[in-house]
Amino acid sequence: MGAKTETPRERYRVQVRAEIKKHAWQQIATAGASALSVNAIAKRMGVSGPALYRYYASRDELITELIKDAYRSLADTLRATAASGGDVSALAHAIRRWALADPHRYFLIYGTPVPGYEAPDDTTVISAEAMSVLLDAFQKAPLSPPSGTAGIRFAAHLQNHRDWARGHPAPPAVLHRGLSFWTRVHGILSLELAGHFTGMGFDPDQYFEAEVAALAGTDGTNTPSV
Amino acid sequence: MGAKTETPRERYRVQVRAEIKKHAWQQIATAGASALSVNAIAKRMGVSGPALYRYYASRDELITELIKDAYRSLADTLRATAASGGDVSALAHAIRRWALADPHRYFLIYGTPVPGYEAPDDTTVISAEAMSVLLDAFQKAPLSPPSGTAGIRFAAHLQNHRDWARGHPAPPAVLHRGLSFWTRVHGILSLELAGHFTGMGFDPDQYFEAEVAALAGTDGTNTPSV
DNA sequence: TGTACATCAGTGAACGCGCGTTCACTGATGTAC
DNA sequence: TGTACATCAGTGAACGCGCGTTCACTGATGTAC
Repeated sequence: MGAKTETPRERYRVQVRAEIKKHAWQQIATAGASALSVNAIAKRMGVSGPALYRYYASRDELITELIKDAYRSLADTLRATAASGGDVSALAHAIRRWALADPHRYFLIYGTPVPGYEAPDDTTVISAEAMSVLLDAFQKAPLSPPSGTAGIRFAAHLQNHRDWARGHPAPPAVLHRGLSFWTRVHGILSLELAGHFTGMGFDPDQYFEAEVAALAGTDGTNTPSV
Repeated sequence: MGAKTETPRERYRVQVRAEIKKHAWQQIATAGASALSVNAIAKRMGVSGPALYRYYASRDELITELIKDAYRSLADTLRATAASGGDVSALAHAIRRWALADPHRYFLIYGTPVPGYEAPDDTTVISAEAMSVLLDAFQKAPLSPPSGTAGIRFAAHLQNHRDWARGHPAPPAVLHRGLSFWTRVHGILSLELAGHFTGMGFDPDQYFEAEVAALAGTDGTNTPSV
């Protein structure tokens, strides 16, 4: 599918849309998503404000496109890491590197919801791609089954509530691990990127390392807690 | 300290400042902190916009006050829970209840930083109060020492980098547990409150329960991972 | 190859809105004698 | 208790700003014969 023969005008449109996004990202990286302004982007491009409405119907449509790109970028990063033999621990560090490279991009998708903006359904599909890579990695890792009544109960629950895995064949224990990995990594990153670690005194790198070792089962114990 | 004899005017000022904050919270609960508007608050109070400048020098000063209140509210909640015999697990649930009660209040302090706003130093002092309650609780809980090279290394690191504990006498293993508890709980809450669990299919309550059991060491294993 | 027409990118003016904040002023409240 | 004065809460107008978005229009680019 897609355009068979691209006309010059079509090519130009694609190009300008990309340039708009480029400036949008620069703006987001500077002041965050809430500061994203159509007029400001136009000014930076040396063009009048209304001109951009030829390329994006509204500010919301532009934001939606940026959100999708962010999800895709993260999924691509994880896929590349996995493709080159990276294990769960490597994926964790890939996520962190991706987040630190552009904190506002991270916040755009995992931070406080942008007020008044409602994400369309297909963004959740894209966001699930990253999870899929993660589940693959956990399926390869040697893991002990969940222990404790709450852990066993939740694993049973996951058996029948695995919509988010989108058909991934992983057993409940792996789903649980993947989910836990996800929330734990986000816990660290959301606090770190929001600046809550500055002034606390410890080294975020070392803390992340220790947490990842524990949740990836690479800390020598071989019995990571789920 | 404080006013020895409060004049009627002083009492009135205190009262109006409180009313302003009340309306500010209502506004935040509705549309988030970035939508907080001095003029909108004034309108709701049936008063002109500039009138509020008698009570708060600027919008930023008002936000600062709200942030401090939020930190204090959370610390109070935790203190109350601990005072009535609540263990680590109870504290986790208390935090979650506090967060769910007003998600935007949670995001105000733990979400994406408000662009252009710089928190004054004393907010970090207040934010450390909650951590202190947590460390107390962990010190009472039976816990295995950290395992794995990364865990041991980080524990050693904490020995010399414990500014954030503000003089709390807890040993490094407890500090590590407290920090880990903190980031893990925030990982779940930040994703849950931002709506990333909706549509995933599983029950957030059960997941939280399972995670807390694992990190509190109440899942029967008695060897929670650090 | 040249002309007539359709397409469409970009412009400038405008709409209506809300924001934080300042300023000179009015009028009510409290204070001092 | 009554009067003169100081304090200060609140007003309305104004400043300067930026926002998303619409609209009628110009002028360049591409298309069809």
